[in-house]
Amino acid sequence: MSINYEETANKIKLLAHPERLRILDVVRREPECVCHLTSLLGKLQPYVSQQLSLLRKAGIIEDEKDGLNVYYRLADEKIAVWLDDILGEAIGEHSKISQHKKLIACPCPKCETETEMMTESVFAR
Amino acid sequence: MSINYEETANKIKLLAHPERLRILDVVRREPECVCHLTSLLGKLQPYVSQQLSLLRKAGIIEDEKDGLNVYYRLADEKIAVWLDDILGEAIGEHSKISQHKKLIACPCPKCETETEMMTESVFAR
DNA sequence: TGACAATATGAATAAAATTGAATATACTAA
DNA sequence: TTAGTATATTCAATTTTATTCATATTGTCA
Repeated sequence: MSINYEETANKIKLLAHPERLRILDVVRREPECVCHLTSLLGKLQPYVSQQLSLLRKAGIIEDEKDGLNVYYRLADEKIAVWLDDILGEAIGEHSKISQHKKLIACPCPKCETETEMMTESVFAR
Repeated sequence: MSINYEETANKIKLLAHPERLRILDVVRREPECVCHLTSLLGKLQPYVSQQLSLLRKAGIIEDEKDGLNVYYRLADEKIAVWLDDILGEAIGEHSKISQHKKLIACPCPKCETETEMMTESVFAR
């Protein structure tokens, strides 16, 4: 039962990146599509897809296709606990996320639905 | 209370390294001197000092000088918890450590003393 | 089918981390 | 003081990682 430091370090390495951390901080709350994450991060779409690809290949996140959109979520509960340790508990911050959803310009169906439900006055489209 | 992803990533980055992880896995159990860590890692002393320097400057470990020797330990309990999450609990593996101590060729006073009798740590107060 | 929209991949370059080697510093003892 | 031992620092070469951009793929709908 000895520790493989090499392997452990490689796993952590993927989390040691600001944009990837931010992606994980979002998708640990609920699955989000690429266009949504792109808007949130303020980066170009290919860049975001690359980070997602790294996380996906490492088994940290999973993707689920829905038509044109691809939604990403955490691959398992162990990673959620990991993120809780690193970023703090994710519970109780959903309102903050919802606010984000209103602010960003994301054309995905999920966002449109949520925007209709939650925002009436401030941001008309 | 929003998260600084940049800062968080930089902290994690230091842990995402096999030799540094190994150093931390040793010193989280009890303080060890540089010559001891050098023997354990099987690397050159300047290399080990470099890694220690990085960890020290980031506030992850602390040093305490005792004559010629410099002993390193974790800087605070929060980091110990962090390492427990990453490497597993450190409890109950002291015998393994002691064994290591006999096997490696470390000339520091602490090692010499410990092979004779299990004495208290340098940091004991 | 063709056009379009969302996402993915690959290649080139820029930036940063890793490492080894030479050398410097600090402490002790004679 | 000088010699010897433990540790630290600096620098340059190499390797790895980050980032951008152009382009490819995939799914939808008229």
